[in-house]
Amino acid sequence: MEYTVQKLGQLAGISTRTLRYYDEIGILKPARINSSGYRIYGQAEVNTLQQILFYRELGLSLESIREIITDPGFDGTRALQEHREQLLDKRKQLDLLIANVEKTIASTEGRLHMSDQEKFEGFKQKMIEENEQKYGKEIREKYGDDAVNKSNAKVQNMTPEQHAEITRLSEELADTLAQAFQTGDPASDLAQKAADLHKRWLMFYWTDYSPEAHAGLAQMYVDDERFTAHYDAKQPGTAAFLRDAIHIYTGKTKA
Amino acid sequence: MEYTVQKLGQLAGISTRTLRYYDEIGILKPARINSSGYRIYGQAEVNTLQQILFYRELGLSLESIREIITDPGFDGTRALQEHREQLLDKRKQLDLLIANVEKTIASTEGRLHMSDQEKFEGFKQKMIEENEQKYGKEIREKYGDDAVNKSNAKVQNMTPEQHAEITRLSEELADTLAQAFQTGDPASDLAQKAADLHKRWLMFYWTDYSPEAHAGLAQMYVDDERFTAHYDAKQPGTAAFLRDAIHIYTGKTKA
DNA sequence: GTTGACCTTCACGTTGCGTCAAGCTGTACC
DNA sequence: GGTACAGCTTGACGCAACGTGAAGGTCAAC
Repeated sequence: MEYTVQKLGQLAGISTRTLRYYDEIGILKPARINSSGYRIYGQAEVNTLQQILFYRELGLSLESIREIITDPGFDGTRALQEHREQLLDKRKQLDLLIANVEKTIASTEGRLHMSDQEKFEGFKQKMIEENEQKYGKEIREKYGDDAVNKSNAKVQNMTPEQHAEITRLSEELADTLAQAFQTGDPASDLAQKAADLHKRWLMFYWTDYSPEAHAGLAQMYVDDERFTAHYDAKQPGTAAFLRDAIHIYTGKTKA
Repeated sequence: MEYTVQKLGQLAGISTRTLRYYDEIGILKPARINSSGYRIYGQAEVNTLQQILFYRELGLSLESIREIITDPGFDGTRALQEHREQLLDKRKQLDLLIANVEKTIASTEGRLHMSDQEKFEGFKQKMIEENEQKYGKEIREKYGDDAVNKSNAKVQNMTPEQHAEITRLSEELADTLAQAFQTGDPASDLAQKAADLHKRWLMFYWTDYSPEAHAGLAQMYVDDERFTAHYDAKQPGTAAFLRDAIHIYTGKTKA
């Protein structure tokens, strides 16, 4: 497949000016120039552009990007692996910021006090990470290990109290769900309470909760007989009922 | 607490030049100027700066930020709520990009074909979101519904082929896991293959995959008797074995 | 053959600062 | 009291990564 500037721009979601600029600074030259002087891009350029956008997303300057991708020792496959890791890092930074904004909300509600230092925690972390991308990986290895340790700590270092709480939640969910099922209405208060209990139960296991994943799991309960069997054990249809309740709860109702 | 330019800069992780520039364009004026002409910032300015950095993080221009925070109707508490939502949106975009890079890796390994369009999926989504932040919420409501539709479509609109694939994956997982269990080594190739099959199976249900959530789910299989029962049905200890394999697979090994 | 969407090359404008330069201020130590 | 030195001030120019015309050639369609 061959592309002109506009075609490629639309494909990648960038302007034609950007493509011309990338040609000008020698970061992405077209495969060839046709007889009327038009820039024509081919398959290789599509792939290079994708790489460029990955690097750009990570905040590198175009100058740095050019050095990297024009390096004869450049290994595209390894670069992709690194993109993946750095994007995951970026997500962790985002999580820090989200934690910050949530703490700030709590502090405006008077539920918590924040020091001036804490108010900028996610931002400073971000700058550290950006420096890191410029100056190497030594620090990352340190932070990477920490992240893993934290993730493990969540489940491995569960206190007996927490474990008791999980069991309690699990039992309360079963009771509530059975009662709600009698009403037949997945939007009812009882059913919504069941969905909420299910979420709270889940959050003991997941470090990253999202409504989508929650809704996905609920659907899984219905689609996979291994889980349907459990929920439907006492009352057939319970798995589907729970799914509907959760879909309403998470706002992912059917069209 | 009172701050000079450098003190505040260090606190927030920005340069003194930036603070002077923010004063110049009227986005963050110091609380007062002391007798020698020094800028002195107080508590209110610390909080405003935090807000500014949140907006900046979301990609708004300083001009837009000024309009927002100097608006007499500006509600700091509501702004925080919106920050939270938009940061969560941003995380979803990141997840798209991560999915993209993972797909790209798979395609270089020949495990998958990617259309040129797919190669830019996460990027384009990002541009849409950025436009949205500039031009208001009407579009969001449209796209928000789309996102929900997409999420639903993922499971609701599964083709028969996909459903067959799920069943196949599920069976292959059961077989592989049983074989791997014989080796006794969760790090073995077979066990790791089982973990990978499990991931692929999961990805049919989850719109947001993360190693953490995967590891969490694995732990859940062990901690919750409802799921342990299923996996241990043929061979007791299988659930724990699968958890260990997944923890190694996701890189969340024990300390 | 002419409309209209595409392409080209200048070339200047914009944002959000970085980076001197030249000079005043504040404290600390001799 | 002198002087060193870090920290503050106001210009003012520089820079990256494009946006935004202007002026003109190209191409498929009607």
